Amino acid sequence: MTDRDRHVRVRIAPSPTGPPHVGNAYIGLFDFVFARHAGGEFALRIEDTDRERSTAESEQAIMEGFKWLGLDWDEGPDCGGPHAPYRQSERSDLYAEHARMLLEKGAAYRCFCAPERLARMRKAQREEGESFGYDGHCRDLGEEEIAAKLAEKAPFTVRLKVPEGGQTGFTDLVRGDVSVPNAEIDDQILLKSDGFPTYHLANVVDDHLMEISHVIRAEEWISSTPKHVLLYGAFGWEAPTFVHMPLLRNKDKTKISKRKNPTSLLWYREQGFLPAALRNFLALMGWSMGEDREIFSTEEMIHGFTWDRIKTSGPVFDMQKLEWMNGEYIRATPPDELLQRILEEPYTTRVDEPAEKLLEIVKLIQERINRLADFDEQTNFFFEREDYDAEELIPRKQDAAFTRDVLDAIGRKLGSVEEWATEPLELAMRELADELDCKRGALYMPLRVAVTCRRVSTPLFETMEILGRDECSERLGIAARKVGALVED
RNA sequence: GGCCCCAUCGUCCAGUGGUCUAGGACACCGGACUUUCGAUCCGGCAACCGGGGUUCGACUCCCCGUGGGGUCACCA
Repeated sequence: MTDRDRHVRVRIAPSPTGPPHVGNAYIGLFDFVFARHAGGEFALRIEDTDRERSTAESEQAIMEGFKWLGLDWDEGPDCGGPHAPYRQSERSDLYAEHARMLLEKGAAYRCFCAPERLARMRKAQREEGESFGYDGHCRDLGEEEIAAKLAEKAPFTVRLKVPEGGQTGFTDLVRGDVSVPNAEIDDQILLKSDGFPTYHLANVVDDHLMEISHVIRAEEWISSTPKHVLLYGAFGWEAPTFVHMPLLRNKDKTKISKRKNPTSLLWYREQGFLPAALRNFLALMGWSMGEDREIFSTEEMIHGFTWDRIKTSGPVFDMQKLEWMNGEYIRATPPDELLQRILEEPYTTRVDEPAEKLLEIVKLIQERINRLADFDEQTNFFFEREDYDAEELIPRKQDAAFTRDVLDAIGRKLGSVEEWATEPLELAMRELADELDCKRGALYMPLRVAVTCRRVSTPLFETMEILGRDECSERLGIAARKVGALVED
């Protein structure tokens, strides 16, 4: 590459028109990793040139989302930097000035066409089956004509004057040479009639002024890159290196969308995906370590990062695999740290419970949840008695009378347990099974349901220890009455 | 439709001309362990889009087709 020695500076440039998008985070991860790998800088630039749709809340959410994911930027609207401001709405003069430069050089021209005319033009093109694009109506207006329009304060846009013939191309770092006939490139609007720039102008101007060395962005931008190349050329600037990452896909292979997939970073946080797990998963969607390793830290990725391990085909975002991976991370987290995370967000409503009790519960639940948000649902019975059907108490191939007797026997046996702890409890129940000459399962199921109110729960005796003697015997009493009522019938 | 990008198991990721009867993971299906679920361990299922080249030899290189995707806004 010609820029081998160039100091690495990358940027993520989200548009604050909605919640932070997972696709943005995906690109941001690669920006972050590459910058760290190369000892360069990573900037966050807010592209709020769409005045209709940009909101301050969205900008805030984007920063929160990125921060949560752990993608720390070195320069941005919140922390400033050598090329501030990092919000495009605050750089309007710059763009207008540069548009003027282009006008003077003859690389751009004023277009006075009204939106209605453009709409009509497009409609006609569609009907004729012609190729689309601006028809060049204002491309060669005379000096006087322009002066007259300007005098009457007619609104206008500034368009890029794309050369008639030839080709425009660039070398994508991971895809190689890409080039397009200039005839295919539209005379793109650079400056809107409201005086704000379009993405194309603002992007090129800022990337140059901010000394961005590598433009890492999604594949959907490939088709407009030639326009950008033309712009760099018109300004007499050296273009940055382009890298187009594959697009994240829905199950049907179309580009990921919120209709078919959760795309908000905030959602992933709410669900309790661990940032490290999500980063690992996202990394795997475009990059691999080799050696068939799928679980790796961002730190490891930074160390081993190379562009030639980037994939160019679009990966389907597989939520099941993400869940599995998140589960792996959850299981690998020390229980006290896990509890900390659960309490921080918080993913539980049980924030006022004693920490020691919560920690014991976390140990039991850790290997059976894949999202932190699953915590409450799976541990509810530790905190409140849940209602359940008396039938649930009855083990397979047994009846209510048997169950009532077993429950009574359990109650009595438990009364003789001196130390209310996992080991002694299990020992006692084993003894009881022998005494009653029944299978352990037939004993444990009624006990489990009586104590946890569920057929599926955390390990029985550990759970009983946490619940405590009093609560257990109360619940046993309730269960006995429930099943007793069945016997009466 | 024009242009552009892409093409290995259902999905994710390896494979960079011979070591491929193609490897790992998720999911799925069995089995083991087990007080339920889960976790864990073991095993199974399952792919090089098609056709031409190049070559002693192609999953790997080239071309064409096919398929999928993106893009054609005063949105990014």
